[in-house]
Amino acid sequence: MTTISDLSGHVGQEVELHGWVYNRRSSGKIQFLIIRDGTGIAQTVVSEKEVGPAAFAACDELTQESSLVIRGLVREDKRAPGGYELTVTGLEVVRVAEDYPITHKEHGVEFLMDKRHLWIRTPRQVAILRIRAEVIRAMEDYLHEQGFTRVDAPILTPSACEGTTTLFETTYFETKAYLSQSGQLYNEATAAALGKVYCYGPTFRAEKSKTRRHLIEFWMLEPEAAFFTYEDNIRLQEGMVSYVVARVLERNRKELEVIGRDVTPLTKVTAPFPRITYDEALERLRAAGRDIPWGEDFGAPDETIISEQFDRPVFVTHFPAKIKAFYMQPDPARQEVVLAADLLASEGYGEIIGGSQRIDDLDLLERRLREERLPAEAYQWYLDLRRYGSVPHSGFGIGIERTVAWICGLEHVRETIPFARLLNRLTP
RNA sequence: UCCUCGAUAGCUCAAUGGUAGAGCAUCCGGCUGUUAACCGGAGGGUUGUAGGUUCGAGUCCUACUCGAGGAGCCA
Repeated sequence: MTTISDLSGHVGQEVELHGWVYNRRSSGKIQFLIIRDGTGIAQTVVSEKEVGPAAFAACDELTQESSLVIRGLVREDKRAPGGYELTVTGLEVVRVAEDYPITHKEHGVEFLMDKRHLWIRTPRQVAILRIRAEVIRAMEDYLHEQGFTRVDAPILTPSACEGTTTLFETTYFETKAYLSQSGQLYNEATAAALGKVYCYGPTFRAEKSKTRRHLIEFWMLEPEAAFFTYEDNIRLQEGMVSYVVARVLERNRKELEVIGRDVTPLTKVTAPFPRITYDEALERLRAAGRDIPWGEDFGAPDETIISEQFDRPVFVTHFPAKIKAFYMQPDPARQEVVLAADLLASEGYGEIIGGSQRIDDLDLLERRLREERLPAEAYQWYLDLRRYGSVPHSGFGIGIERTVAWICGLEHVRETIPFARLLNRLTP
């Protein structure tokens, strides 16, 4: 069995493809079956004198998405989409498909999302999911090269990690449990055990967010390293993001082309990335006509304004402590801001990374917990990490779907995950 | 939760308050190089739901349901 992606290496040879009918064009005594097999799309040419009347008639019954095994001679032909085609010598129909709902015309988003289990068969969706897979692999490869070990965090947790966002509640025998919204606190424990770690898994936020950047269930990769400073952390982030973009440019040219992504902005994504402080960001926003008082977080439109001023991702650093998580380390030179940085993707895509150095002092951490009115009992194990050999450490979380949407140049994150969980959408 | 927009054939969309239609898909027929093939024909509708205005409502009004985009929150 040969794959369509390998056809160019089999010119002049007889091959067998296993796949589905993507489209069929008939001209009476000659038929063009467009086959897809997950690796690509190829045109095949069926003529009655070549395959015999029975097979030719069977071909006539083929509907869109019917499955089949097809054999033929590979030829180079510029009339064929893709440049190669198959002169069919024989075929076996596996199953004739029922009337397929997704045609080769336009469809609305609601309909396509209802048929997501079928929509993912289309070349564009296949390309996006392949890039998603490469993005994840590239991230892991980069981290392994840097000496990181994957140590996953639990999904079922006894309480909130940060106490802010809404959690999904579930039952855990006689008690309650919550779906994880971040593996970070656990990462801090495993970083103290293994040094450099990261976790990768799904994250759940029960928020009524309804924008192109939000999913209820999304995937996040979270590195954390002991003896890692704020500066080390930023270096790791820009190193990883630029590596990932380079890998996709290197290995997924075909997919980027299918999506219709203009790759020139991506070629500019090289480290180091520019950095601006929160204060500088406010100045830039003021110049753009948005007056935000110091101490207030900026919103999505503000992120867009800032990221559009740079040709590569930009770090916004030194946020006011009160708008950030309790565990973030205050800047020794300026206690009211924290050693944290958000990475805003270019082309107006907004935040893809949030990271910081973590508080390593027990007293300070306890005070911050009280200030945020978080239940101390739930954090005793976390405080232990400061009792037993506490060290400076840092980490960050990168949202996979937002990163993929940015790299692919997509309007909405719902296309970057096989089955999106959105507000009002749990199926398919 | 709030703001804006929308819902008509399986799908994408038309239809001045006056007979609900087209393209695609499906079915039937034609065509030996098609490129979202093309040509001819056929079937396909409780116009999201419930009220109201009117001689008459897909169209106007009210409520609700569902969806899309955005805000807040965040990755």
